Amino acid sequence: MQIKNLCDACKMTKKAVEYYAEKGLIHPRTLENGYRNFGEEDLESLKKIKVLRRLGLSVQSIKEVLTAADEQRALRTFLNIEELERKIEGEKQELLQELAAKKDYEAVSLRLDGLEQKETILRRLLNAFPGSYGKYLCLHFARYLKEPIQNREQEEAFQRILGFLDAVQFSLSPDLQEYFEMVTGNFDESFVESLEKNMEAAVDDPKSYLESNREILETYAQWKRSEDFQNSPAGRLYAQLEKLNREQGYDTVFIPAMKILSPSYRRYQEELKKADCIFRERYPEFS
Amino acid sequence: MQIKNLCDACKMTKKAVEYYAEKGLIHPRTLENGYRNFGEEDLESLKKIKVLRRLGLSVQSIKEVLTAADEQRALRTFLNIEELERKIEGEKQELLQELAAKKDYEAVSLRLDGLEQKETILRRLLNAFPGSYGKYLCLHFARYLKEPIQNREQEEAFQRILGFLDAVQFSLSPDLQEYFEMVTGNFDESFVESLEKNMEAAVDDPKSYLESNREILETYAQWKRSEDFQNSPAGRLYAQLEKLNREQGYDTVFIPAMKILSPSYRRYQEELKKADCIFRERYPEFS
DNA sequence: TTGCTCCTCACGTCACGTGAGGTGGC
DNA sequence: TTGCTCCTCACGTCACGTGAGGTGGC
Repeated sequence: MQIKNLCDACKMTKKAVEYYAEKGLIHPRTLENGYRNFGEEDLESLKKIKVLRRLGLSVQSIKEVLTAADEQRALRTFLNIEELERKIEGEKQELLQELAAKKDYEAVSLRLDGLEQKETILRRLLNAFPGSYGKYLCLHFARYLKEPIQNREQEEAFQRILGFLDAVQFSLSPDLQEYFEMVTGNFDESFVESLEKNMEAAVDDPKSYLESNREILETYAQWKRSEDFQNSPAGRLYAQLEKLNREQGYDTVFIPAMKILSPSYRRYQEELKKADCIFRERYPEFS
Repeated sequence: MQIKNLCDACKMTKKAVEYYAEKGLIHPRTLENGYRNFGEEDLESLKKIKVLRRLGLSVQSIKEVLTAADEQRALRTFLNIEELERKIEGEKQELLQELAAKKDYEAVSLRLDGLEQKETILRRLLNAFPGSYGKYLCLHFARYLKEPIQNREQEEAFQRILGFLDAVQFSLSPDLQEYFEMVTGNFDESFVESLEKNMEAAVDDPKSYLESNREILETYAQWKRSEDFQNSPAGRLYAQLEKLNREQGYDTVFIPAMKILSPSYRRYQEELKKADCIFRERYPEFS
């Protein structure tokens, strides 16, 4: 197929097609006379490219989607990034509204500092932990990232966080990766919200949480003790995640820096620790 | 003030400052040695520019805000545009979600057609009718702009709509303009929603609407008949808007084309007309 | 003279649009 | 030969970043 026919078929300009070819999204053969010859697979690619471009993905992102082993998963990864961007834009819009109402540029500027700091961290989180796990981490940490940096110590903690996130190599064995995606794949926002609420309740008042959820916790504890668990995908995933946390500095760099950067996160961690002690007293096998 | 001091004071790079000077957002004097001399007013401008850029406004938009007679109003205008963009992006994100779930590129492509058509019309609506009136019109018409174009007739109607919106000169006398902004300035989304709901109820079942709102309608009708109304800003505004509608083709071009483009809008207009007849029977002075 | 600041080009980015100038195919 | 299609530059967009190369001020 020559370029004109192709352009008619996918409703694109020659220049756009040439651009995608140059960037390696499609692969026409070149004939002896210099003419390009496009195949059916190029047409199919272009149809997808057009939809994805109209949905706002960059050409580079589209290339990654098209060449990904699992197209769906790649799409979800970019979906997560776009979702984050949209949320940030929503907050920016609120600030613009405030500005239009009160004209206080300085107050808005301070809030923008906090917002941009949050954005950089969450963006790198998504980058470091692609897929649904990153999304979960974003939703978890977002609430503790509203305060702008106030002093040098926080600034340094912020830099350590970025350094950590740029360096992490989050890799699971392929089978566990698939299992992990399956489990976290249907995490939507409201579900994570309810998880967090649940966790909050447990942390706030661990004793009564233990009481009211005794049965389910007993069952879970029993399962975790069992050999079945150790050999199950869940058990192996748990072990690998713990290992990653220890080896890559999640526990030794990221969390301590977060506690310095965000006072509210420090409070949360302290409560968590207290709750954890009470919890371990009852279920020592969780340690 | 020389450029280095200025950059330190507003935390920008030299290049950014030079760019804004080139685009005419700030106005340094040039000394004999070729050095630029910046004043306090340039610093103030740059602080605003920085906040507005971080909030996502283009340099051109910022220039318009800074040179506008009424800064707040200019800000609100751009706020409306950004709100529209965000809503569209939200819908695009839903489509991306659908794509990630079902991978049906063709279905998504069709829905994108409808979405993009809606976007072009609403964008030009905001352009043609800046400020809160445009926002109201957007919220009003958005619901009737979901269906993609199916035939040549609709395509032509679509083009007539764009032609109309690009050509309208929406101008009120300055005092009425101010009055209009005051009245519509606090139109937020939920308020317009309730207006639309109210209107829908009236159109759906005009008789019982007339019954249950008799008192308020009587008072309103009485006021509209009075000389007070003719001379009030409200009365003069009403007259000017009607004149604009007649003279600029709102009634003769835009509305008829909308009825062709959107079947749901045609149905709405038909219901409206029926309701209007019943209404006029009771209150002939409204004609 | 040295080190610092200032200036004006000029090129790169991203995803193409819009020609210009030249060639192949029928 | 004519009209159509194809090709490859090259420049423009937007909001700057990143030098390069040259000059002013102290």
